[in-house]
Amino acid sequence: MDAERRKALETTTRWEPGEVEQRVFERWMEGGWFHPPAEGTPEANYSIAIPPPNVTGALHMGHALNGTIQDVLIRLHRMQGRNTMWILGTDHAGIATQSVVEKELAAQGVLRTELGRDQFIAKVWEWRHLHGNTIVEQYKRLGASCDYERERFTLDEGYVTAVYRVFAELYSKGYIYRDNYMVNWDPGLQSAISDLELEDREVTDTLYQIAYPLEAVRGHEAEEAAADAGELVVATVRPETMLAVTAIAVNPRDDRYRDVVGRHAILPLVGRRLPVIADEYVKTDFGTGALKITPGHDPNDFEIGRMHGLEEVSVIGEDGLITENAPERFRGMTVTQAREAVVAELREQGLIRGEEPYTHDVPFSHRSGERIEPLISLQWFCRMNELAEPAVRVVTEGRVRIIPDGARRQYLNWMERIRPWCISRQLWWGHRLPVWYRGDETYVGEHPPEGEGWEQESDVLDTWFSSALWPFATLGWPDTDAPEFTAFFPTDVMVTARDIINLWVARMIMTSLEFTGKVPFSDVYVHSVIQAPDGRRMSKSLGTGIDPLDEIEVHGADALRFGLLAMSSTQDVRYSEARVQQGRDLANKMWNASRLILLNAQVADAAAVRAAAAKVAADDVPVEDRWIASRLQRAITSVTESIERYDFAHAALDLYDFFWSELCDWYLEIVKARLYGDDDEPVDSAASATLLWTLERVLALAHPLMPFVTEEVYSYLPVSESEALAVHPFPEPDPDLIDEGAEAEIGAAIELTRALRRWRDLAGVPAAQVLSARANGSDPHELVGRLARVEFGSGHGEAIATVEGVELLETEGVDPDAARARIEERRAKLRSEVERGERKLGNEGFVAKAPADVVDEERRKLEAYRAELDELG
RNA sequence: GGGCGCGUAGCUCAGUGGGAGAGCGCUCGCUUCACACGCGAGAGGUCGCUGGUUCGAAACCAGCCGCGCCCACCA
Repeated sequence: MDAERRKALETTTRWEPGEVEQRVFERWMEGGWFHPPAEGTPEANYSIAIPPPNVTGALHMGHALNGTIQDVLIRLHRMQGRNTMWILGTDHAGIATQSVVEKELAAQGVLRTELGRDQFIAKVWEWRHLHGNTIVEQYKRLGASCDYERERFTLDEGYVTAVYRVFAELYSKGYIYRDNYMVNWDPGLQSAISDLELEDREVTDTLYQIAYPLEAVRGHEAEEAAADAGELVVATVRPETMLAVTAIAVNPRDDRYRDVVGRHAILPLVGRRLPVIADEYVKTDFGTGALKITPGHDPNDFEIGRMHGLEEVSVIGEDGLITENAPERFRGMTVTQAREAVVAELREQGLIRGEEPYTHDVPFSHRSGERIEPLISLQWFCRMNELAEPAVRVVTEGRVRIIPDGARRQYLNWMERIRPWCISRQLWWGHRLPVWYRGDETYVGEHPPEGEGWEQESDVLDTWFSSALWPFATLGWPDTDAPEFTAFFPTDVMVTARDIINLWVARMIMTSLEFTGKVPFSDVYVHSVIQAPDGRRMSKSLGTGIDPLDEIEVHGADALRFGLLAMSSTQDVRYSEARVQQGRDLANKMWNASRLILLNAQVADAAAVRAAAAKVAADDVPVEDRWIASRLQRAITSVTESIERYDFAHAALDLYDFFWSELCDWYLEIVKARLYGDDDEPVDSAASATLLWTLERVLALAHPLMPFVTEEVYSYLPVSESEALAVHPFPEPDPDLIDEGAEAEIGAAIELTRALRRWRDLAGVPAAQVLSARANGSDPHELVGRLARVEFGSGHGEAIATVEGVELLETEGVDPDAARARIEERRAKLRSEVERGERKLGNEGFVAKAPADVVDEERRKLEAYRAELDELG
C-alpha cells in the first residue's frame, strides 16, 4: 500500500459511497467482466434475462429490488466460476412511448395525425436515441452487472425478425386469426387494450329502470286487451346503449318471467323487436331480474349474444360518437349527450320506472385514464389453448419451478381458463403486423409479395407479443446457431413481480416451448411488491413514490441493496428506510472494520500471509482464531444456501449478524490485544494472518449483496489473488474448519462476559473500574477479564456476588447492597427455572412421548440450574 | 362470488411442534487508540379472537373478526 492510499485509509473514518461507487463501477466496466464470451453450454453457463424496462422508464423501487435480486444471483454465479451473462435490454413499450412523444409534440403544438405515420415514428426514434438510455444508466448506479455490451431492444433489427417469424408461424398454424370481437376500446388512445391494462375505479352512476313494452301475442286478443300485453322493466346504468339492445334475457328458473320467454318486446325509441331469451347468467335477485342484452357494448352480453346467435349492433363508434346504426336524431352525439337525450325521451314517454344512484367499479384505461368503452371491433387474435397445454405441463412436472408456491398456483389458475389474446393495437409505435392486403387477398410475411398494390396492415402488435420472445430473441433466435443462443439459452431464472406472471411469464413459457422446444428458464422467482411506508401502492400519481436514486444518493447503493433484500419476502412489504439505514451502517461497519485490519495487520510479504493463513485452523492457533474460522464457515453456508433458495432477506440478515455481532463485536475486540501488542505481549503475526484471511472471505461472501464497499476494500488487501473481487472465487464452506470445541469455549466465554457486564451495570459499577474476582473452577478465557474489566486471581476478600461461577470480591466503590439485590434476582430466576424444569419432567406424558433428546436436554438444564442455585446458597 | 395470503414488541418484519427474535425507536451508562452511521447494558409481547388436535401450539385443524392481493365481475 503506498503512502497516499494508506493516508486515505487512515483519514476516511466513514464509508462515503458517492465518488467511490462511480470509480468502482468504471473499473468493472473496463475489466470487461460483465461481458462473457459466448462459449460453453447453457448447462455449464449461467444466464438471466432482465425483465426489460420500458425505454421511457425511470428506475423505480420495483426495478431496484428486481435488479438487486438478479445482480445477487449473477454475481454469486460469476464468482463461483460459471460463465455468466445477465442479458440486458429495453422494451419499446408501444403505448407508453407513443404517449410520451405525442405529449411532447403536443406541447410544441404538433399533432401526431398532422405529422403522419412515418414522420411520427421518426420522431419516436429520435426521442429514443436522446432519452432511451436513461434507465440503463440508472441500473448502473445500482451496481447491476449486466452485459452492457450486448444490450438489446425489442424493435432492433434482429428482434423484429424474430417477432415476424413467430407471427407468421402462428398464423400458418391457424392460431392467429382475425375476428370481430368485443375489445376494451380506449377512447383516449383510440386503440384496443388488453384486460390486463385496465384498472377498476369506483364510479357512481344512475341506475335507471326502463320499461320495455311486450309485443302482443297473436291470437290472444283477450289477453292483449286486458294487460296491454304487459311490459318488462330492466335496469341499466348506460341508457344510451339501449339503442343497441337486441334481446332481453331472464333466468329460466325465474317464475315471474316463465311466460314471457319466447315472446318479444319492443325496444323503445328504436322499435326493434327483441326476443325474450332465457339464460342462467341472469341473476334473479338483482334489479328486476330482466336484463337487456347489448352484444355490441358489453362483454357479457357479447358472449350471451354469440351463444344465442343474437344480432350484434354497434351504436358507439371508435371515435366515441353515436353511429348511423342508431336512429338519426342521435347520430353524431357523444356518449354523454346521447345518454341525456335517451333519458329525456324515455321520460317524456313515461317509460322510466325508477332511478337511483348506483356505485360500482368501472374499468378505466391504465394508460390514458379514460373510461373503457367495450366495442365490437375487427382485431387480430391468437388462440392460446394449444400453446397453453404444454406450458401447463412443464410447470406441473416441475421443469419450470415457480417460487413461491402461491405464484405457481396463480399461474396454473390463469392457464386453465386461458382465452384468446387480442394481439393488435391501433398504434403507430411498435411492430406493424406483417400482414399485407390487396383487395380480397391477404398475405402474411415480413415483406410484401411480388406485385403492385399490396398494403400493410396498419395495426401494430401488443407490446407483450414481442416481450413474450425475450429470453431467446435477445440471444439471436431465430438463428439457432447464434453463439449467444447456443451458449446461454435456456436461461436459468426469471426474476419478476407477481403482477406480470400472466401478462408476461406465461407467454414466454408458451412461445419458448413452441419455437425452441425448450423451457426459457428453469426457475421463476416471484418477489415482493414494495409498497409505500403507509401501505399504499408506490405511485407517482399518488405521490407515494420513493425514488431509489435519491436513496442511493443519500445512503449509497450498497445500503439500498441491503435494505431492499432485507425487507424483501414473498409477501408484499412496506418500504422501510430503517432497513436501508441498516445497510448503510453495515457498509460503514465493513469499511471501518477493514480499516482496523488493513492499518494494523503485520504483513511481511505475501508468502508469509499465505503460509500463516494456511494454518488458520491448526490446533496450535489460539482458540478464538479457530472460533472465527468456524463461525465463518457457518455464515458462508447459511448465506449461500439462503441465496440459492431465493431467501434474500435471510441471506442479508445472516451476513449482518456474522459481520457485526461475531466478527466485529467479539473477534475484533478479542484480537486487538494480539494485534496491537502491549508492554508485556509482542504483536502476534498469526492474528494478522487470521484477520486478513477472514476479511478476504467475508468480503467475497458479502460481495453479491454489497458489491461497492467490498470491492473498494478488496483493492486495499495486501495479498489478493484476483484482479477484482467481482471475479474472485466465492468462498465455499470448509467442513474441516468447523470447530465445535472452539465454538463451545468461546461461546461460554462470551456468555460469562455478558453476565459480568450485566452485573456491573446493575450494580452501578463505573465503566472504567476494574473488579477483583475469583473463579470457582478453572480460570475463564483471558478475554473475559479484559472485556468485562475483571481481574482474576489475586484478591482474597469476601465475595459480594457470584455470577455464573465467578465470585466478585469486595472492591472499593462498589455497593454491596446492589450486589446482594443482584444475587437475589439471580436466585429468583433460578428457582423459577428449576420449577419449570421439574414441572415439565414431572409430566408423565412428556417423559413418555417426547423425543429422548428433548427430554435429556431438559434434564441437563435442570441439573445445571440446581447446581448454580446450590452454589449461591 | 372464486383463489391466495396476512394479523407476533411502539413501528417494519423474521420465526412453522420442544423455553418469544431482529432492525429502528425507547431507557441507562460510555470522548474504551476501526467505526457516535459507534460501544456496553436494559425495558418492552395474554404471538387477532374462540374452540379443537397434541405430553407440549405463535406454529397444525375448524370457526369467527380485521386487512391485503389476484381472478371473475350483477345489468
